[in-house]
Amino acid sequence: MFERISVNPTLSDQVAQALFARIESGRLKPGDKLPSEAVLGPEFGVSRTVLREAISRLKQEGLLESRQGSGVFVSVQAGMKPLKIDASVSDSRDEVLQIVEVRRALDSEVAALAAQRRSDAQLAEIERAFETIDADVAAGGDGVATDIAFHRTIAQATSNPFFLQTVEFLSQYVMRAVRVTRANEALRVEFMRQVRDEHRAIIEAIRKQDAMAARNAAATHMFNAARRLASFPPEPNSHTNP
Amino acid sequence: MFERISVNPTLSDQVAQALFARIESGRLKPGDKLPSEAVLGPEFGVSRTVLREAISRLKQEGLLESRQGSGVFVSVQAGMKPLKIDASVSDSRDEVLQIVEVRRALDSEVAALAAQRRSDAQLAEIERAFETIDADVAAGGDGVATDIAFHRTIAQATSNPFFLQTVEFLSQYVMRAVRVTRANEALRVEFMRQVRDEHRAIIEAIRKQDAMAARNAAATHMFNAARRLASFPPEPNSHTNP
DNA sequence: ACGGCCAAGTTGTATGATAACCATATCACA
DNA sequence: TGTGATATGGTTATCATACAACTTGGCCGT
Repeated sequence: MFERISVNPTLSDQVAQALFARIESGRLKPGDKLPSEAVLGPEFGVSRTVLREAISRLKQEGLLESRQGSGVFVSVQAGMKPLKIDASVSDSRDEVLQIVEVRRALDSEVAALAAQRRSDAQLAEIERAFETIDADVAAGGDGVATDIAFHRTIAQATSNPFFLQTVEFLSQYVMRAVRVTRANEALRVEFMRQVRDEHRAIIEAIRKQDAMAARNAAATHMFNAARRLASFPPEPNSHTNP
Repeated sequence: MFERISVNPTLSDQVAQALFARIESGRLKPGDKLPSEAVLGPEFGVSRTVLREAISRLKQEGLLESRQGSGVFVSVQAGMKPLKIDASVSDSRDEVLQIVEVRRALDSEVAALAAQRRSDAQLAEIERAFETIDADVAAGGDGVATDIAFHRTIAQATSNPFFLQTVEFLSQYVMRAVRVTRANEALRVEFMRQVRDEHRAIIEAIRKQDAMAARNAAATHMFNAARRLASFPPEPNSHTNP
């Protein structure tokens, strides 16, 4: 059984990587103009098609921007790299637990700030999202999507959009793992009861605008979430069957 | 003075957006095979060149993957969207402060965990990075790069790579703003002295493996960082001159 | 000196052709 | 009948060429 994963690196891939290296190494600085396609093509020994696909990818990444009739330029704000985590972490129990640890740090502060800053309307939204989870679970759903929506309403109450974005980003990788635990019908009911109680504690603290209590409740929630995830046997390396 | 920024959306852009919409809306689910280029081209009314560039971009985003001879498929793990924040936030004082707020949540926990988990070697690395900042500043540098390196060593001591990645990602957007504040030579010396004291408090707590003290020191550091940034006059909307 | 215009260069798009590759159906042979 | 090799059509990857749209800078005429 070989690691026959690395497929054909296409020519476009190679050229894109080469151009990326030129930017990374500083040979091409922000604002610089790339050589024209007519020059770059022969230089790499590829056709214009391949070259343009490579440039297209780097444009998508925000590293390059092209102006018709003028040329292709290295983006002035090149270097603002997006945060991307390999999706395979969802398959590793340990890595998911590490992400939950990050979320614990964030959600604790989020809950505390939400308690301080929430408006009455935001509190009402949080409570509504809380009840939506119940409805979802009562209807036989796993409550994952509604759970995320619940946490989103709390993050929105901080009035800091970056908390929302970061928490939602990290949630992606936990979601699948949580879905697996809740697929176990025997534990699902008991787990959802625990989650419900923990959510209620967070809401109560936010309602009373008790930042300290909200922080503790959120930290406890994440701590228990990790415990619930860890109660499942580890899967050292998955990808057992297609 | 017009907002003559929104340039020509190229055909590739439009097609990519259209395909993206099909995936987002669920019309194309993970694992599905896209219609062949020969079909999709006429459907959008574009040439194969344009279509392939659009697909190339979505491949770069991880939404599609193509297998030569077989077809183009929606990535099984499509939906794992990377976290990207518009670089223009670096120009807005308020948004930078919001990012610092997120970093306060993260760095507090990072410092606490580092205090608990650090090895002696990691402590030594942290102290070395601390001294490197001094050397940088003494040499006339603004200490921004070395400052980030310092915080990186602390994040590494948590043994949780996702703390490191997330903190470094957010640091990007604060870096430029900090550079501006430290460009003010009059305040630079005083600010760097404050920063140095705050860093020393964090190190001391990590050295003593006092998680609570480390958390507080890091939170204070971020709180003061926000104060220092806020001491500069707000720039409601920049982009005044090119 | 100045303003409009043209021409060369560059990116955007279209088209056709060929190579490499995959999946399936077909067929020959045991 | 079963099985394996093979033909075949479909698909993506790459190349080559041509034209359209646009920018830039210089040239020219006034």
